[in-house]
Amino acid sequence: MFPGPIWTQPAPGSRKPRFTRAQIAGVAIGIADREGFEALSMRRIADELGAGVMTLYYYVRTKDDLVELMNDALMGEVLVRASELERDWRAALAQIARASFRAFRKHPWAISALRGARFGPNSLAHFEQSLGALTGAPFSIVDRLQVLGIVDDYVYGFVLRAHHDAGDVEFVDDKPTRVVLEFLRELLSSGSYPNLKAVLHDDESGEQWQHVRRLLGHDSRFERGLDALIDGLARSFTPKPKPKRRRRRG
Amino acid sequence: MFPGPIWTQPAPGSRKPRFTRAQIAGVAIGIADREGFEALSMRRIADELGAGVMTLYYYVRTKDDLVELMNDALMGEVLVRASELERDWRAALAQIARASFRAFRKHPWAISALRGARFGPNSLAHFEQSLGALTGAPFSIVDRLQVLGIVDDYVYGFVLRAHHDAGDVEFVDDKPTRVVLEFLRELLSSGSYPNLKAVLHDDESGEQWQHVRRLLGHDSRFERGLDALIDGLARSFTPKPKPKRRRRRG
DNA sequence: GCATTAGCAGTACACTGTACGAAGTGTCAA
DNA sequence: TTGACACTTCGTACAGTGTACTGCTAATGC
Repeated sequence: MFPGPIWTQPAPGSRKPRFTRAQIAGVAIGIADREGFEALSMRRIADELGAGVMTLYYYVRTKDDLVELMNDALMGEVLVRASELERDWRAALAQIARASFRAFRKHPWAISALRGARFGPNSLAHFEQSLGALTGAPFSIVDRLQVLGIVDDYVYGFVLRAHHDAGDVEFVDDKPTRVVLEFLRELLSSGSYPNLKAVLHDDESGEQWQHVRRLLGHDSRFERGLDALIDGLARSFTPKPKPKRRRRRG
Repeated sequence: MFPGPIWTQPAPGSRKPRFTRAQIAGVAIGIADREGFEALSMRRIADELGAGVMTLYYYVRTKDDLVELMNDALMGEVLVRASELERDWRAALAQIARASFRAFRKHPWAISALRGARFGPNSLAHFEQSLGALTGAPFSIVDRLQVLGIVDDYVYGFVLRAHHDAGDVEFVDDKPTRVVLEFLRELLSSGSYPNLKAVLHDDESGEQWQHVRRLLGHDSRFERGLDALIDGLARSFTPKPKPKRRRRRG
């Protein structure tokens, strides 16, 4: 039988345990931040806490549960303080998206660790806050949910790709390695990639690639995409007064 | 010294090797499709091939390299046949996005395995094709790259989240488990989640959650988001004839 | 026919998550 | 105060992982 997510499991504490779940998740996050998600092992965490490895399993059923804890802690960082939340729903939505963006950028491990939006109190709070941001938006409930999902999709996707690309070893300072550049040149000279070739023309030193990569990783892309997305959502989800554009339902 | 990506490393073949890289990647993909990415091990692959484990390392430097091969093979599925590619750039872009969507949906492991867009011939072909789709679009080169990146971000994000949510064990048939439902009810009754509560009102049986989850996972959301996104991109990236352009929001 | 070496694979090692069970210890009833 | 007992800690062990090292076999070029 499935025991349920960690949130349904009571944390120990009838006597005085040495640690708390939050504390353990905290050092785990620290390790992941500093050394990457793949460096995060139960032994490593236990060492840092000065505890035995199996001690962790008294606080947490599995490593996945611990990751869940980490994830929810991170979701706490994406929350915008209620007092600072913009009134206008578009502005508020963008604001929340930017907060997520920043949080994920700060903790890149979350991307590899992400198990999707879950039940953590903070995950729910994020959902709650997002719903609140749409107060005053002319959407049905179903539309609200879809809009929120779509914006989150975009944010996750951006961070996912920006992060992965950033870690590539084939580049130093966004410039392709010698071997890589050579390989690319050979491939392009096959004639199968005319458009690509036109963009890069003769990229002897890899500067064009460097340019492209900088472009892809840069925050300005995030902003422009977010702008366009919210704009498009506002337009296509708002019931039109005039039936100028064919769209089923409103 | 960094040896470079697998694409720069010549495949064996001066005598007659038993296998090819493509073949190995093929069975790896099969395993991942059937049993999930975490079931994919070098031993498992070797078994399926009827070979020794270390034999694989004659074809591939590391497991990561193998995953790279798998990824690029998948990118091959993303390609739209040139003859079928729409003329209108918006339609073509949507078409490519849908192709990616389908490919990823078919091979969910790719999401966990994704290392970002890389150098594989097929990845580059996807890039090439996307650039081609924008022929006739009124964008500068830089804008083209940004637009493509943004659309890919959205697609990746959607698939990422849709897949992860789909695998949740806390749900059967999209309905929350008994324990989960109880936990949610308790959390909502705390009063900290008014908007959420309004959406779910009194969800005794979990049917509201079921509804919400179906909504979030459903392809219609993908379509609507894609529509809105491309619409917004067309609008905000196209240079306006009149200088009436007061972006910077209101 | 012989030397070379491409290709295959067994063994071994360091590392992972975690099941099991044995210790130590705070808490409460007597 | 003493006992009992459950809470809390953690050492040992095991099955699994990726892969370095090394030796073997057999195809190839002379």
